[in-house]
Amino acid sequence: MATGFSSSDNKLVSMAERDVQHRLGETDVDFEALAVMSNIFRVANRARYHFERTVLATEGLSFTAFTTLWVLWIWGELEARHLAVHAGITKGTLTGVVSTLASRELVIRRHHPDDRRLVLIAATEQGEALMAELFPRFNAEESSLTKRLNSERRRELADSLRVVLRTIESLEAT
Amino acid sequence: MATGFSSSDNKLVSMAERDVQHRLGETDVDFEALAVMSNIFRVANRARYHFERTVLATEGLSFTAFTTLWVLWIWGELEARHLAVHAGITKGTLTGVVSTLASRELVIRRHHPDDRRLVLIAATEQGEALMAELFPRFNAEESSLTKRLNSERRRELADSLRVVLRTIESLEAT
DNA sequence: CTAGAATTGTTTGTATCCAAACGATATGCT
DNA sequence: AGCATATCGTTTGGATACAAACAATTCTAG
Repeated sequence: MATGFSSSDNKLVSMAERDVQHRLGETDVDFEALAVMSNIFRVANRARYHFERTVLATEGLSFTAFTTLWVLWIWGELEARHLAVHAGITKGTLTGVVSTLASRELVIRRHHPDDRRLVLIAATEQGEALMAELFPRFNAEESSLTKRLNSERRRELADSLRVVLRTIESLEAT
Repeated sequence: MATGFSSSDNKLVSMAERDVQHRLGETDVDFEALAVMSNIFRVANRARYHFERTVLATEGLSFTAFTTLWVLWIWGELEARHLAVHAGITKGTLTGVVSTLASRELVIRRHHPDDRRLVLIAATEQGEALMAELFPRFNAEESSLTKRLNSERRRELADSLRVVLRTIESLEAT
């Protein structure tokens, strides 16, 4: 990104967060929750951008297109609605992403033989070959990004995130 | 979202991740890093969607528009380039977001008096009033989303995320 | 059977989002 | 002073992203 993101070596992050604290005062603000959520968004944005620049740029794949193809690579042929759920996007968005991938022959659509409302989507041979080459590089970057946390902290981090995820889902089940 | 997201009570998350493990094998895959990063993206997507539905929908504000207005509320008038950095978007994107906010009179643009290349952006009174009403509700939701983690785990979570953030930035400083 | 209800993927409309090109302004070197 | 360089916000073009409306297909109740 040309303008970059907010600076955040430890000192600056703390400064920014302390700034917020100073400006909002102490009253009725859950700073711990604020720090958790804002850092989740910051890391997600930065990491997505990082992956798009380092691993995905050479192939001209967007992060979402990569995720979609990755899901197909792991799960095999899927109905569009299930693919959308796994990729974390709406069915409307999926239509566009699949069209993009299909135009590059990384993916192929076909009707479900028993229910013509459904569309089945699968990675082509080219798509699978691309993922076989891309995923190791992608995972190596994931490794780099988390290398300053030891194994225990990585597991704790993933686990805490799963707890938050479960909480969100239970709130929306209402 | 109409199609929802991937199911993820603890059992299902683990099942999905175990599926991945089964399909990828053990060789040369950093599953801990994969679990960390994929859960960061999952939580960020779900949480953004949750905030847009619960807190922001009533005011018709996008998550990015909210973030931008929030930054102005905390920091006061800012140059466009700095606002973009704090909001985590490019300057080109900021132009559109600020135009949207300005059309609703939540924000106002003016030229920098000493350097006419620069644009200064500030929240209007309406914008500040909106944030004063919206932020407490937003923070209450942040609180809800993290309530299943105790104070120590929340601090650890935020801290681990800061470590990852710092790592990404150090990688890009190259 | 058959009309109404439900489900699925696509389309439409609007808002992001980024990279790259651009015009306007300011700075620096001579 | 004057011209190349740099910086800044905006514009452009293409892809994503969601909600809502839609057409096609299937299911369901009577």
